[in-house]
Amino acid sequence: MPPPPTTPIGVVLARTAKTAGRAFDAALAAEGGSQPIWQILISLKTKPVANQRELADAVGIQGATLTHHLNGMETTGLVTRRRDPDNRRVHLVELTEHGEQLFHRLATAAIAHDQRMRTGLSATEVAQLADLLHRLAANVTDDPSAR
Amino acid sequence: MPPPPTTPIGVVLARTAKTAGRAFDAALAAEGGSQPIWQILISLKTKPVANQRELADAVGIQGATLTHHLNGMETTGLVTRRRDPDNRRVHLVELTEHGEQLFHRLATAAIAHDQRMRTGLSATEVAQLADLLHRLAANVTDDPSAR
DNA sequence: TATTGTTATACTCTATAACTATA
DNA sequence: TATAGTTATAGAGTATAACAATA
Repeated sequence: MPPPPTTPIGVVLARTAKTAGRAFDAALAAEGGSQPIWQILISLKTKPVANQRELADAVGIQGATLTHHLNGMETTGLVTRRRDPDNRRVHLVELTEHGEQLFHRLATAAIAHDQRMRTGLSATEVAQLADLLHRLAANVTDDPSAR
Repeated sequence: MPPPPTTPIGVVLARTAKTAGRAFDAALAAEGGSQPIWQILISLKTKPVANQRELADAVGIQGATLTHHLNGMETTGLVTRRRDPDNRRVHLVELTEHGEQLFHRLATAAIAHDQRMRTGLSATEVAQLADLLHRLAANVTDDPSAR
């Protein structure tokens, strides 16, 4: 069984994601954020979520994991949680002013990071890359909606 | 500041890597492995490393983190460590027969995972994807050799 | 003094299971 | 009973700082 002639695409993907992810971590940390916090903020800002379950799904983590992050975010004043009067089982999560500010700082950092990563790539190439990544993800996902 | 019209490539990359990484984790775990163990095994098999420092660099982790993994791998009989007689500061890491066997099982799983991910992609597209990912990584790396 | 590696400790992210509150 | 969320606990991976052994 000879080794494959080229590096497996999974290895290239994992390596790139590790490198890019660490650079992104550093950029977010410099603003006082992290990847899960960024994902939660962006979900709260861009998608209407009815409850924490939906928010957890949007971020791709378990409910208890989301609670863990929200606890920290509430402690640091990024979000508030209050009961939905219409269904007191539901906790409505809302961004505070501080949360809004962090969102904007992280968005700026994320845009800068993205531009840095795209350096030397044409718009066509970026679109190709996104398409290829989508198809890759689809191949390893059972649920076609989880993308 | 309007939101970007398309999903930032960093988000697509992170999402794909998370999805693909979890699927890969599951495939490796089914054989009794993990991503760091796989990276260490593949480094030991394919690259000559003079010492643990080089091995840690090849895997992309700190020396103490490598020690942590090697401790576990030695406990489970995957590797042995012995002093280099020529320089007794250096610990020579070697695969045991059990380590060799795990390497082959994980290699088989990794190849199957890669084929699954590549489903529907031509060889040309995979090569394009690898090239684009390389360029992306290069853009967020200070050290051009860290690729 | 410098290098190699280990130990001690701790942090982040994640998860499962058991629990509370509400419906 | 079912649903929404929390708490308790744990495990994996990673890191830094302090240390021991060797050169």
